Amino acid sequence: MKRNSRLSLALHTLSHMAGDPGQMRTSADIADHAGTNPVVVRRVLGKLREAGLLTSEKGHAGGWKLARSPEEITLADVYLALDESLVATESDEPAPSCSVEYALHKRVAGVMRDIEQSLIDRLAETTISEVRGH
Amino acid sequence: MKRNSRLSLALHTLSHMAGDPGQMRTSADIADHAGTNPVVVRRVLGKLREAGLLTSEKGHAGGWKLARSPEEITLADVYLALDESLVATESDEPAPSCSVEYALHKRVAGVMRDIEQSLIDRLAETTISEVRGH
DNA sequence: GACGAATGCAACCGTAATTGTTACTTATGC
DNA sequence: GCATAAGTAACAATTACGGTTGCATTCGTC
Repeated sequence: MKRNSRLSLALHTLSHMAGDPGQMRTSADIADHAGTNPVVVRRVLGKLREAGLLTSEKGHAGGWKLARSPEEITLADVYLALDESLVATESDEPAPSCSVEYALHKRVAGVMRDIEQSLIDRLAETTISEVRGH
Repeated sequence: MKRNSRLSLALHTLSHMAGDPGQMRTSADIADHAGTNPVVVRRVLGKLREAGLLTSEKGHAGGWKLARSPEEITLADVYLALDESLVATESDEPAPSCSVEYALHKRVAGVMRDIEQSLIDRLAETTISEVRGH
């Protein structure tokens, strides 16, 4: 896998789970299907569990499954659960001493905030169960 | 400087130039003001020159200045000139063999395309001369 | 024409971020 | 008890990016 793959992995996995909720899947199976590593899978899915989208169980018959109905999980839920932003915020410059730079940063940061919110709104329009059916 | 600083550097420089168009500035002066390196400045401003926003001259009295009136240069022009996207596109996976993954990628990519266009539209609302006067 | 000052450009280094990997611990069901 | 799974920490490999150096080229001035 390359960069920015966490969201891809998360969405891919949840979408598959939406096809058969209740089925328990191991991180090894998921990693195999996604072409990555079980530890990476657990890292990413761990975030989704923290956000209440998944549950996991240890031990013999353990694994991962959806914590809610797939109709109640939107792409935005997944995006927010990972709290990585696909909309790059301006680099966190500590002291914009230059007034021109300050005005610029303020303007651009405002636009980026709006755009990020638009993205979330758009992602919230689709659930992981809707994705499967074309 | 940290990450994603090319756009910051470009906008900062152009905004300053908008305050006194026609003045020739060297990459060394610009780098000094921006707290970076002359070579980095030339790298970034070179892109803006390719896009027709700046002109540069070699030699003794050389340097950089605006190629057009600052009222005719929008933040979107600068953003597009650098052709770096602040909206992360999904990782360019070559073969989405899995049908679920294919549907997902298509859906998310469509949203990202729209968001990117929204960003450009928003940035096009502001010129580099408007930024200065808050 | 020689010299200094500027861009243009290529190559490389250092650092930060991310993914991949290994190893080990913990928990669970058989 | 033992196999199997997640949980986690630590480390390696890769990538991206800014920064740096060096040198060629161009232009004005003496």
